[in-house]
Amino acid sequence: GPAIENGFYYDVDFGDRSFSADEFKKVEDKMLELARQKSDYVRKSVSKQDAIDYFTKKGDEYKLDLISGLEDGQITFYTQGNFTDLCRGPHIPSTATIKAVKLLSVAGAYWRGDEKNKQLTRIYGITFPKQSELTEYLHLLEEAKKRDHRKLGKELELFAFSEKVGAGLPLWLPKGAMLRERLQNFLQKAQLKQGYEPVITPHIGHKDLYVTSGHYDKYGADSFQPIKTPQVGEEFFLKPMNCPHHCEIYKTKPRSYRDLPVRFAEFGTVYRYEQSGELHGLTRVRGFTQDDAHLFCRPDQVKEEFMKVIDLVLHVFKSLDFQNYTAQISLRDPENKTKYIGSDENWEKAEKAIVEAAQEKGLSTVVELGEAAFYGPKLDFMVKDALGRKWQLGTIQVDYNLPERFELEYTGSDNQKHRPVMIHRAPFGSMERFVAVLIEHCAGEFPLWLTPEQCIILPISERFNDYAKKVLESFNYSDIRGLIDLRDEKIGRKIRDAEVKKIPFMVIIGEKEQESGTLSIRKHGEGDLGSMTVEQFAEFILQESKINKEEKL
RNA sequence: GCCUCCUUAGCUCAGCUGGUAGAGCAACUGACUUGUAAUCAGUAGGUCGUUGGUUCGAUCCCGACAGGAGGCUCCA
Repeated sequence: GPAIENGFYYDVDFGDRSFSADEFKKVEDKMLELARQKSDYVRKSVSKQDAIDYFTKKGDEYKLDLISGLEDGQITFYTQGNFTDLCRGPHIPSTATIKAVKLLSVAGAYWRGDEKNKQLTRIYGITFPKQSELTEYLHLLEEAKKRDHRKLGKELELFAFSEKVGAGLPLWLPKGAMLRERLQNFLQKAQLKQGYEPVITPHIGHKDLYVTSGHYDKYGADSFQPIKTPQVGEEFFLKPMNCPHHCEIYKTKPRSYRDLPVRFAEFGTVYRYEQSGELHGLTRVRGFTQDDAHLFCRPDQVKEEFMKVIDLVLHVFKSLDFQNYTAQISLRDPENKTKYIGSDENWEKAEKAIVEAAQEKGLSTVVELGEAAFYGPKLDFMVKDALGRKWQLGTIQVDYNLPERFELEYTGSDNQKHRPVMIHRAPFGSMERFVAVLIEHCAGEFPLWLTPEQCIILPISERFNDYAKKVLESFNYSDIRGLIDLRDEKIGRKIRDAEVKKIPFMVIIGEKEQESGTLSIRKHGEGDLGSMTVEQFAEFILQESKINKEEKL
């Protein structure tokens, strides 16, 4: 099996049997034993016929399948000790460097990644040149799990799931809802500055809408099934995306070339019946809200509009301190064009627009074939979660196809009808996935402008509760989001609980503070900051709550 | 959807190869009136995910379903 980012995996056909957990140890020991033989690798070119003979004798149908797709003269065997295998290489020079082995998990994996093929048992593992490095790696893994948004989402009371409501249908709790609303306001504001116009569309749409868009053909059978009405034959679908609705908004009146581009924005909630095995916390759900917008523009405006959207996405990422993202140009699979709608000519135009816009913005990109949407290519912004899994957040898509299907038009300066180009875009991707990745990115310690509570007032004893309440009132007056802990507990206890809740500032109030009219401030994770007046603290929070110190968009 | 594993109190977890369950925290009550990461005591809380089966008897063994974890496939 190939080496992967953090180790290796091996696919095995166990037949009817499965790989039991207690076999882990045996295999680890066996691998260590082989490593101790300290064998160097031997690389050998083999003719196709010899390779076929070798694996026929061995009875290895899988290697034979691989060989059948290889050119004679390009086949190499690698031998290490008494283990020989088909491999394009490289191998580690010597097994002597392996001092620690651990198998991490078993999983099913389709042969050659094709669902139609047999599923093999994939065994994941990792090796290190030192036992201490393995221990350290396992420790890091434990630490990473502590930032898991599913764990923190529960602990910090941001969101929850209920079996009764249904799998993949998140419930946003008060604190999570507040956080999400702040994110929406932040983006809404930036979008208004860029000339977007808010629209609102219903959560369901007539079947014909999706037949026109092509989504019915593509996803109808695997979606939530239609909603029927008393009217015989009438069917509605839960909205799986907002584009068709926005196309109909575009069509509400004749458009002139002078009016373009028009930009319709909507925090639109959509429902998709994702495969049960794909559901994952908030990152992959069945009901979610896209920070969606559709820009309808003239062909000569595509590049400029596209670049402005790149600016917006980068603005969002910068404001939230996302630095480790990959910009990915997602193109059609050249081997399998039937998965996509539209003419080659339009696809080429759209791909060209994306590549050029990204280039002109100086964005370093990677190209992935087969990752395009079925109606057009995309520029996707990928970010990793705590455990290193990649998720698509921001996305920008150029689309020549839906305008054709919906017969969208504008009148040009030549008084002729022309077809606009559509740009789909979502800087967050979805509120759900973005919040999930944000939680893991900051380990639940949100920036002050976003966090549900900015501070908590901790009176030292009941005697100071009244003063504490007055301080809270003045906080409310200054738009500081504060809580108050009126329990009959020792101050050490109140501090501990506030620290665990990751509340950024603790405001401690006792005899001293009441006398002098000050506040004792403690920062989460750092400790005592000394005393301030209420006015000083309010000003301090106000300064610290600025989203971008040098914001310009 | 597929493979492997998991599901015990609000949360985190015990429960010795079958005899109907325990702890800590949280909650509630009371005492304490507290100075920078957990005060003490008491009370209450579970048809052991649901549902079939095996058994004299099932939290425990087998099956189905639901939910979850890690992958695979998929991702408008």
